[in-house]
Amino acid sequence: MPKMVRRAGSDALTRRAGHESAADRSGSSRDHHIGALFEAVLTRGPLSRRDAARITGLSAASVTKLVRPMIEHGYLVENTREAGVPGRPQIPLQVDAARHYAIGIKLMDGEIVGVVADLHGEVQSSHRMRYPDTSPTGVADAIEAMTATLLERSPVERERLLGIGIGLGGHINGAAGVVVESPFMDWHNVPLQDVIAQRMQLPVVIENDVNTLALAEQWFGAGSAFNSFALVTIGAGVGCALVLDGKLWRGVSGAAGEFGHMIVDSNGPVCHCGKRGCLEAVVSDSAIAAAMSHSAGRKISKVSQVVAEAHAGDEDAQRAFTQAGVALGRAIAALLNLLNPPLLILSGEGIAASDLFIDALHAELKHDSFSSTAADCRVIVRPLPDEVWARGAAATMLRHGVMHSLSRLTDQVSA
Amino acid sequence: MPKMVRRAGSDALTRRAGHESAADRSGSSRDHHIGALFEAVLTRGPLSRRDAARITGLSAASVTKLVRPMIEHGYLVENTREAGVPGRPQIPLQVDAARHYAIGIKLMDGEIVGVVADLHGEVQSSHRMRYPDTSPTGVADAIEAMTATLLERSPVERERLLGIGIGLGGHINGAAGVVVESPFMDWHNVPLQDVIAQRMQLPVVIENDVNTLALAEQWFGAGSAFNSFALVTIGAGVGCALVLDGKLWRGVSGAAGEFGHMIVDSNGPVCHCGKRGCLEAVVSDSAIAAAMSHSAGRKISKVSQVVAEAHAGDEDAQRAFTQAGVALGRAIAALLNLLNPPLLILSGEGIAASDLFIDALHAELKHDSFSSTAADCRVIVRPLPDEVWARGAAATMLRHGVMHSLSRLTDQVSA
DNA sequence: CCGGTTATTTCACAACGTCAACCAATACTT
DNA sequence: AAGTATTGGTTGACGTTGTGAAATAACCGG
Repeated sequence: MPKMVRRAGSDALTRRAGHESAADRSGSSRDHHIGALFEAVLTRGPLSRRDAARITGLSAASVTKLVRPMIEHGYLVENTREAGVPGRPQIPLQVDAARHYAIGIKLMDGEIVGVVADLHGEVQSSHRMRYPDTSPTGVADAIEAMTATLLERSPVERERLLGIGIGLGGHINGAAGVVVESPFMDWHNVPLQDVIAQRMQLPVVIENDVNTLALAEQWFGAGSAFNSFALVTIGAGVGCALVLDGKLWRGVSGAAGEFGHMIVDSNGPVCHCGKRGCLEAVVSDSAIAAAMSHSAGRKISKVSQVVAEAHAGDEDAQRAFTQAGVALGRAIAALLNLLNPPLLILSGEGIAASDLFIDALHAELKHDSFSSTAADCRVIVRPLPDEVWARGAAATMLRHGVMHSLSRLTDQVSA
Repeated sequence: MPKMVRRAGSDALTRRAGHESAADRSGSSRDHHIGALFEAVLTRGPLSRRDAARITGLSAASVTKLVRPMIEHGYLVENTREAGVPGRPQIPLQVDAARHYAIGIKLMDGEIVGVVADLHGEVQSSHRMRYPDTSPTGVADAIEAMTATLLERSPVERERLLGIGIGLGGHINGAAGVVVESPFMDWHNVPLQDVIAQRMQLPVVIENDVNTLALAEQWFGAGSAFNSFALVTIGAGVGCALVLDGKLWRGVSGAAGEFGHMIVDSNGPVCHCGKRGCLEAVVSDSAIAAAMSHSAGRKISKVSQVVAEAHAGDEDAQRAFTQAGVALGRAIAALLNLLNPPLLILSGEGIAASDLFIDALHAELKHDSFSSTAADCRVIVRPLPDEVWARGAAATMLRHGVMHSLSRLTDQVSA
């Protein structure tokens, strides 16, 4: 009997937990290089083949070979060459922005914002609408109407439409296409990706809204110059996304980036999550309004009013923001100390009033940071126009779709 | 004039900040495969070629080809085959543990611990000594003496000695070999790696001590089954290391993993760093002793005494530990919420008394965690025998050395 | 038009992993 | 004892992919 034991585990060889072993790495190294090349041309402006080679580390010969099919398939276009120095002039390569579009949708409580964006992240049209029914089918209805309106306003051939990207708050498992937990919608394990894809007959990707912002930032924003960065958003809530080593970090179950419920003040106000002194309970819009209501002794319900009074010189209002800045600085210091990223992007609706708390934030950040973590991290404040959330969702779809179709490129095309 | 502008940036093409572009990726994909193969055989016990192929995702043919030079150079050995089922029996492959050794040294305030470890992480000999002079040359003297003693007690041919790994607390830039900040030693930007390498005429790697533990855990411990994990140590201080996607995460400047000074209680005790309510000011050995001193109203200077009294039923002592458990749970919840890792390893000297606080820790962890982050994370408590720190340092050197020499393997050897 | 200079392309080649066929070593069957 | 089934390991031709060196292209300045 013991004889039979020996090979017991042989057929149950499990891959490392959470690891895509080399076997399921569908793309060979070529796909990786094509992707890198595309990203280089996209994010670093028009680029000659030679410069693209320098950036990606490939040889010039390889770049020539890889670029050919990308041009034939219309992903890249050659710009007109422009001389001016001795030697053969470079041929600037550019991404053909009009080649692919995606719809991006930001899902909120009773409202959705949608955009059509091209491959440069430029918004072609945008629309905003309310919807009554927050059930999955209600959302599907809304998305269908939204899509129709968007495509009407900015006609895009179906062929050029890569799909729909959807961003929403909560715990989203983007890889599985499932909304694991959505507090606003009160959803649990809703396979939203399939629901919408079936209805719209288009590719769909879903992702946590802050993650979509991070992906957009990586392709079209400040993140393109850095390999890793953290993104923190402030507004109705507090969000965080991490790009580590060029990849969006999702964690085992896609829940990474939860930042708003870090406890920053153990006897602070009670948070809606039930705990006391969460970051979100101190710095969110409603928290700031509540803080001022409390100290000023009168009811104030909107942040905008606090902002106005702070700018007008009201000390209670200013203090409300300062306290929020300190709390935020403390939490961000914890983040920087833990991960030591080279870049932090501050965004979200709440950042519009950054002048009221950024000094307090920086002071606290400096005070709480260990060694050089704060000094080594560049901090960028990025105002967030309203539709940018939706653009982020579009970017997510664009990346997914383009990378997918690029990897299916062959060069035996010129027939 | 505008004509000249065009190529301005061409020669100053900078690679992405903090990014090793494909160009300086010295190893081709083959090196990567060899490394993966070696790791698979090392961490997953004796393995047949076929099973190794399944784990790494390579074809059986490739494994045969890659394994050959590894055997010829003595990195792997074939075990005696053992039958029992129909079919040709597997030939178990094993890492030849006796092929390579490394010295590992854990540097503390006035004391160093050193070990000799083989490729399986088995400690061959260990030694502990005090040293008076904490200047770099003083440390070099101590390391020289330590090395002599260790090699005397466990004779290892110079050929088989890969080098010396050194672990110490503080902000260490392992890639550069520089101690950026060491509070205990009061060092700033000391190029310790070079200093010791010159003196000992051996390869030397230095790394933050918690990071060395993480690397050891990844090769020889629980981390081998996971692709990502967090390691938290408790003892004289609180440390943290992160392995993300198979790689030790160091951050831009090597300072990542600072965890002890996260503020968990804004009106907690003052920390030695000057802030109030740092995690370390609540859960470190001295903090626990201080907490009990305070509540019991008598001077207690050693944790061991608090442990004894807690076990004897003293409520003050028990409360001191419970409070520490809550604080730790809160901080770890922040960590899990942010990164959502599949595994957390709790270690450090302080973990010996884990029975006194682990329940409080888990309760707080569950309470503070968002969505499924705590449920999705396996928590392992790992007692830390004293020399394990030094073993970690040895592991760091082993990994570095072996991976380096493996990548230089060719298969045209059988001459 | 002639070098001089730099960008791009061509092409033979080398490195590497894989497929499919083949060989090896065992258990089981008759 | 010989044959069959079964599984592991090896071999060699082959396709893919990236590269170096040489060739070619496209501009300058004279």
